[in-house]
Amino acid sequence: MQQRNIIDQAKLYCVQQKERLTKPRLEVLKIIATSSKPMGAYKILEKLGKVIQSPKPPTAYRAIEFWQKKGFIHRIESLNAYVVCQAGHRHSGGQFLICDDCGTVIETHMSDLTETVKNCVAHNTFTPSSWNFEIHGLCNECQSE
Amino acid sequence: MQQRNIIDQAKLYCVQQKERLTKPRLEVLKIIATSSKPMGAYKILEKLGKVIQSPKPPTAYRAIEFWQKKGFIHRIESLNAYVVCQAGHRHSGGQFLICDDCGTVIETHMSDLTETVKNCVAHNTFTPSSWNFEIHGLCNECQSE
DNA sequence: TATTTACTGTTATGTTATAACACTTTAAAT
DNA sequence: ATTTAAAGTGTTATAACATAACAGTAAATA
Repeated sequence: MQQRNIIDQAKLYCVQQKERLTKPRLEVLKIIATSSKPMGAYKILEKLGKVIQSPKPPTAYRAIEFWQKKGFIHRIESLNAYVVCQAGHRHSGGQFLICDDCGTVIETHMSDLTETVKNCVAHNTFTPSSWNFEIHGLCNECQSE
Repeated sequence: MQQRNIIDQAKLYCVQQKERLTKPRLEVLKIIATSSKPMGAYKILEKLGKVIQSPKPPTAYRAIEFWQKKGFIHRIESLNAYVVCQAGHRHSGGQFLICDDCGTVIETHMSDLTETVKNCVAHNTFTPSSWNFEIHGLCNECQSE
């Protein structure tokens, strides 16, 4: 299972990097990893309330920030929501296909995108550190309905 | 002047498309067009207060939404802020270079990006309607400091 | 074991955005 | 020209998203 995998990866990562895998962190990652759709912070907080005694917003946000920095989850800016990384590796840029009908998010890999970015920033003399590419539209299933 | 231009363009557009160029709409566009940096909605609202009697959030948001839909301004998702369109034409996808130091936003044009998107969505069987590409980093000026 | 560092819990508040409804202006239909 | 419909505004209230600040706790380290 994919969800199981990411948790194991996270555990391994924390051991190796000597990061602390606290209860709020573990539970928040589980919650996000279990969802097939992007989840808002307050929805995460609500779910967190089932395993932790009346948690407050900072508890959720801190864990979210932690995993985001480590590359395990991504923030979908146009939805104010979070998804587990589907790429399975650390990366400085994310590309997402967001279905406006069913809400599913597919994390994609564009082989020539990095080159595209390089050309673009060279032309504009800009030094990129990270990027976020969100493509809205309809997924195959919703399109064919 | 660029700011002057966009206002004239907007006026022409409204006449041609039979859209109503009301005072909130005109003033909000002026405010955004005059700024060299992305501006948040409440900052826009504050500025709007200098030409309209104590405006409320919906007044600003409605005007912002109007111009955004028409392609005259863009929302920078990662900043919750708005910039005037620097492309001078209607387009379904935006690409932005965002300097994390000085805050300047450059709207770019990537000739091969559309092709990149096409390839990507073909592979994922996804039908795109719009996209937003935000690249964070350092602009030339801030880089060389 | 003492000290430092990182993390958590909690209170409070800041920031961004929208729902709902009464009223006004403009455009269109008669 | 007057009525009617549609689009826009003003206003109140509140929803939704996010963080500052500080006291207390757990873990790492010296």
